[in-house]
Amino acid sequence: MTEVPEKPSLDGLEERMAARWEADGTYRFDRSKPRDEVYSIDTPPPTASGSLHVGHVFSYTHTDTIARYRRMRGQAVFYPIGWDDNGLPTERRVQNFYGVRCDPSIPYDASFQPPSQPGKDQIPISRPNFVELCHLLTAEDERAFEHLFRYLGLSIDWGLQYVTIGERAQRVAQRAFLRNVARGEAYTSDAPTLWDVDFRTAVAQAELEDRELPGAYHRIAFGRSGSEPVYIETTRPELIPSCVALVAHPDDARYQPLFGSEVTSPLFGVPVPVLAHTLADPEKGSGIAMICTFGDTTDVTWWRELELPTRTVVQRDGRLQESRPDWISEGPWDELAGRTVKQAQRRIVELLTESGDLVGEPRPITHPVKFYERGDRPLEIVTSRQWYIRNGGRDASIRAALLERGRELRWHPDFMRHRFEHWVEGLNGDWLISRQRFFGVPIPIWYPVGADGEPDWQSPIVPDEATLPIDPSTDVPPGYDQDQRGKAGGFVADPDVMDTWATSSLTPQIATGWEDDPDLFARTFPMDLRPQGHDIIRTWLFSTVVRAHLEHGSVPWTDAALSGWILDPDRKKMSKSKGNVVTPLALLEEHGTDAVRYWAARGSPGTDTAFDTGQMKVGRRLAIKLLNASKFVLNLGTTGGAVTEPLDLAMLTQLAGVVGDATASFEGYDYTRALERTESFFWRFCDDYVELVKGRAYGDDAGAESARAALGLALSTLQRLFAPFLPFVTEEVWSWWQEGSVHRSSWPTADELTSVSGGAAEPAVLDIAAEVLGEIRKAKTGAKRSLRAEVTRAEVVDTPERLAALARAAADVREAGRVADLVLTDGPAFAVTVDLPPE
RNA sequence: GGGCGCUUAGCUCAGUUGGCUAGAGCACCUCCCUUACAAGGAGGGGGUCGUGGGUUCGAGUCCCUCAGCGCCCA
Repeated sequence: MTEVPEKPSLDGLEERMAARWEADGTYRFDRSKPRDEVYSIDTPPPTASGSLHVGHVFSYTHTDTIARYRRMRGQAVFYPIGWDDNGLPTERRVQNFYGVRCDPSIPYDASFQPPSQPGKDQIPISRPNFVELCHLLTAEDERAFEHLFRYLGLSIDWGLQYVTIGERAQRVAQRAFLRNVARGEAYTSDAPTLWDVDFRTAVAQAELEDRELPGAYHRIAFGRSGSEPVYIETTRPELIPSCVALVAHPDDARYQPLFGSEVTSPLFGVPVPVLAHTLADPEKGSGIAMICTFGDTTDVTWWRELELPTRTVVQRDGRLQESRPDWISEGPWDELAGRTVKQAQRRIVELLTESGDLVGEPRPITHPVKFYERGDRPLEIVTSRQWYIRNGGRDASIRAALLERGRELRWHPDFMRHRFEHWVEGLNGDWLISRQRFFGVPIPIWYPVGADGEPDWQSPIVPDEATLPIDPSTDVPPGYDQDQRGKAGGFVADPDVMDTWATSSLTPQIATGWEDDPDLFARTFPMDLRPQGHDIIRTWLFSTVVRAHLEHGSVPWTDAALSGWILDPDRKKMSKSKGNVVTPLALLEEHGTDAVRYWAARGSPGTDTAFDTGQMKVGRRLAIKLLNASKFVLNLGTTGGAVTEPLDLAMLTQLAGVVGDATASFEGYDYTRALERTESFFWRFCDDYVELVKGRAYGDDAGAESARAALGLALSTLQRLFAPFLPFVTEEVWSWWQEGSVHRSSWPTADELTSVSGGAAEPAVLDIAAEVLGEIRKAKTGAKRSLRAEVTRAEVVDTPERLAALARAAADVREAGRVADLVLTDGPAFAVTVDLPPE
């Protein structure tokens, strides 16, 4: 059945093989296998509204090499894919793409059509219309993603797709949440919360980042009756109206006389106490600070521990409230009302200057300010009712248990476990999961409304699990009627959705059919591998561990493989904002998928890797070499005779060592090493072994048969060793002489290579023969002769042991080097003298 | 400020328990159309292994110091 093309080529392999794999179901999960024969992978669902970039190609290729290795080892590989379409990134993309914004107060318009081009002003549309557009656009994006991933040759089972906004994901997210509620692991609290004033939603600790911003210390006087004023320094003078106290360190002698006394705020004359607390830093500013509700997280701590009143002036839209606060009876409130925080600051500084309460010029500084990682303005702190899940942030026993789960995991590379441990140890609150947004999984909760018309937030009404997923804004709680919605004695829906991470923290449960498909779940959970980027250890990895721990009392998977970044040639992370991203599909088309995968696989686990088209060219050459080497071996014929020649046995023994090494490397998730060992053997195989046996293999005696049998064994082995890395070209060359897919063939073993030798092989035969051939080539090149030039006499000086090994391959060396007379002479050091005839 | 990682040839990187003159590929130079492959092959030049110290018979490898770069967290 050998059918070797006249002119082998890589062109068009991607489409041809992808179609074949799809038609043959090559990567379909065999769900008849028991758990211990299954390898299940918790594939990262890419953000559907984002764009795929080279980093995806890089890290998804890593996972795919592992998946292919496991499949060839005979495991049933459970390799699903999801699309993360739920959440804020999608909302933002829809807003920009169509030029709309969601206004929940507008009724649904069934005839609404989005404009073909976004207009100058965003069109307000109803929530259901908005959600429809989210579904529409993400479905489109997901098709493009699937095309790229198929072109990349990922051996995903495309029948196992899910979306995080899909019905099943919603059911899982709501069910897991309700069970957290039932066990007391989820709760509501009306508390100060970090708040993004543009997105108008609460955000969680894991989504924060510090940014260095310019600011200024303003030295401001607080009045004291009958004495000198007290001077505080603040970067936020606009919060003077919400000041509730001044605070200094208890040991600070400068302010000890003031503790317990009252001062009055400038401009507004509001009396506030002077208090002591150890968090006040005597070194900072004047050593005494004003506490506002709330300027930063320290204010929250002071407010809680010193039991201070709440005087909020900043609203959820980032503006100061219009009406004069009831604790302010005098002063220029109208000058500040309705202004943004920034505008208010500018105005109040003018007012303080006029009144003489601002001392000197503001002193410019640079300081870290907390931002939502996707946000554009500093976070404010507002008090609001939110849902939380206990994650160890305020509970030592949960924290200890989660640290223990982290230790159960095998991390690749191992040092990544520190990121997890430090994050858990640094948590300062529970996980805030409610978001005041539109495109997400609804919090499946209602609240009873009392006779006074006020909702009872402490007595949430939960749906029956069998009815999930539900939307409390349209579904009705058990025992109520639709017309009781919002009425006294009736009910109200929780208006919020869950944070994206609250759903994506359940990807193992979503993918493995938790509760919906107990049979599948039993065969695939806990999963084997979580591959992901190291930047989301604190979010995705950690939150997934939390959910599995709370629901199942186990880790969600046994191994976590963290991939690194792609760096541009300036060693900077490649990113869209820097304008240095490369379109992945164009890259695959230009260099060929196998070539790009080769480059990706050269990036070892967890290591940042430079974007390097040079490596892709190397990969392409490797693929072409494999085409040609396969063609050569197969055209000789592979009749499976006995391997008898010492040189052939030596080569097979060395290859057996490579197989052992590659296998051990893959077992340790070190695909890079497996590739490197295979590749370096392959080039030696082509350059030395094939050249040495070529002449003999053309014959028809036992020596020729030995060569052809060894070449066939080696070729089969090499094609399979390369298969996880170069799936397209290996499938092509495998198809020339084998039945079925190489990706369904068995991973090579050392035994299948060494069993032909009867244990009698001498690996040194190949080494010395190759060395001598190398010296002969060097002599010819040095003399500027063709490698085909005849050698009249070559003398090899070496130890008797090495010469004995060489003697076993002497005929092959003579033929490959075109040596008329090969002389072996005992001597202390290796040396080869080559006599060329005169030109 | 705390933590983690990196620093080996011009570039990208190997170098797994410390052990023979430190390796590969790319790039560069020279040569060779050789019937698998010129989208190839053969050969060559090029490195005081970031700094300083220590342990050892012996250190790219282990320990300490410092520096630079990157990331994470305050």
